[in-house]
Amino acid sequence: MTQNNQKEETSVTDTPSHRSQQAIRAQNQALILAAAEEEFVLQSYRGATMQGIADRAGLPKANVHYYFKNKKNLYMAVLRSIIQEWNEGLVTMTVDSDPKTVIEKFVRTKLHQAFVNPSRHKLFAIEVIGGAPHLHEFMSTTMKEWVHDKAQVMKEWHKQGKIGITDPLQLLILIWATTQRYAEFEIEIVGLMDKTAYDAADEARAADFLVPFILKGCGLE
Amino acid sequence: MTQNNQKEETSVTDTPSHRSQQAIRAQNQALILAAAEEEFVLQSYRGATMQGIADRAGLPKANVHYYFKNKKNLYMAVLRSIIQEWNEGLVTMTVDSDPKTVIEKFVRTKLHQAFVNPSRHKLFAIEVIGGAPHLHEFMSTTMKEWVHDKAQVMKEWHKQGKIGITDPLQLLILIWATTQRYAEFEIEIVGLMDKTAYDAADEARAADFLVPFILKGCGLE
DNA sequence: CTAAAACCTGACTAATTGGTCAACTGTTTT
DNA sequence: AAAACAGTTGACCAATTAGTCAGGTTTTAG
Repeated sequence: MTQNNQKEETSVTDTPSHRSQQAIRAQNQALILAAAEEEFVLQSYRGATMQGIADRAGLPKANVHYYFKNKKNLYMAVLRSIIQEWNEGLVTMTVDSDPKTVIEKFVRTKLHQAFVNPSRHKLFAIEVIGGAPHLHEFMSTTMKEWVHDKAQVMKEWHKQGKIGITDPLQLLILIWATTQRYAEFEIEIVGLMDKTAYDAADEARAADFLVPFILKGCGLE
Repeated sequence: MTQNNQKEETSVTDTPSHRSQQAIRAQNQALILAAAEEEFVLQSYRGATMQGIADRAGLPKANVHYYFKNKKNLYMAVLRSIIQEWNEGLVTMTVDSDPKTVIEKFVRTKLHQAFVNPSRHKLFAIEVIGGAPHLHEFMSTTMKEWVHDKAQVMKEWHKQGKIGITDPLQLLILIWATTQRYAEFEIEIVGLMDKTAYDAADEARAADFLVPFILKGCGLE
């Protein structure tokens, strides 16, 4: 296909003839970010084209450049929105919390995020697998602090005999791995289930398996 | 950089003045495959350039095209070598096997592969996350048969009260997720450990955590 | 109502890159 | 030894694509 810019289907939400500039900005930016998220997951950074993102958003390419200076800029914006969600999924965990409750909540929250927004988890995974060139700062600050903090709490739990885990980092890795897997490897898992997409019960099925499994592993059941 | 082709460092193994053509073929193909594996992991399919692969292999670009018709061809060759390793990591598992022994062996094997050859696991993951466009056949034949076969065995184990798992697919997903994670998220994990690379003890540390955890989860300890 | 500001977009450009090819060197076969 | 074959390579080309820009339209502020 050539580089000609054109919108095909006008837009998802039928737009009124008058729109405030603020509304226009917000809507278009959201539209572009969503389109970019999909495109970057499917094609990876270099494979994704600005034209492809524009098509997906139903806007001309030049308009995408109007809102986001360049490709890297757009990519970073997508990553930022992912990090924001990551921060929202945090659980309050102190020495006085009940380990069983906290861990179960954490697993369920992460699992739910994975099923609700698989694209973001895929993109995050691709970025990390490729060496996390754009996430170094996040991982060596926010994330590391969070992990060290929670590890401290879990070590205290262990000292008090509340939990059978001596290496908290390994547990966190396991929980992330098992929950996010359902998003990242969606295609594989769905294929092995002889389906084409998750159905409503799949998140529950995963939770029913994972939660007791992990609690048992922690010596909590 | 321009597209000029040139080799910089001659080659890793000092080559004798005479080399049989068979040896040349084997060595160069291996060199290119290894280079391609790295490049595809780091840059993803579209981001990897034939020039980049050539540079990494210490060969001129045209020589890469001499051995592999085109980029897709080379990519598929890399994927084939990955699938081969996957098949080698299989464990014999029959109704009469001892669940504890088999599962422990399986976890340790997969974990070892992850630590020994992280690049391959990363590339496989990127392919699956991106929709597995080049792995459909493998996943809907070889892999699916293997999974259904093992699931059957595990269901029988459960019927005989040997194992506390009712949904074998979920267990397989968990084992793959937890073992492969150490390869795929190497950068993240290593960073959280305040290192720049895994050291000799890390595989053992992961195994010491994972094996009992998973056996407990299966009601086997 | 009007000027400024924000938004929109088709057409263009420069740079990158997969792939080809013809001429070359080294190896194998007869 | 010499023809046939395999491997090597610099130079080139066509296609793709990120990014620019000038001139347009719509919204907002005064």
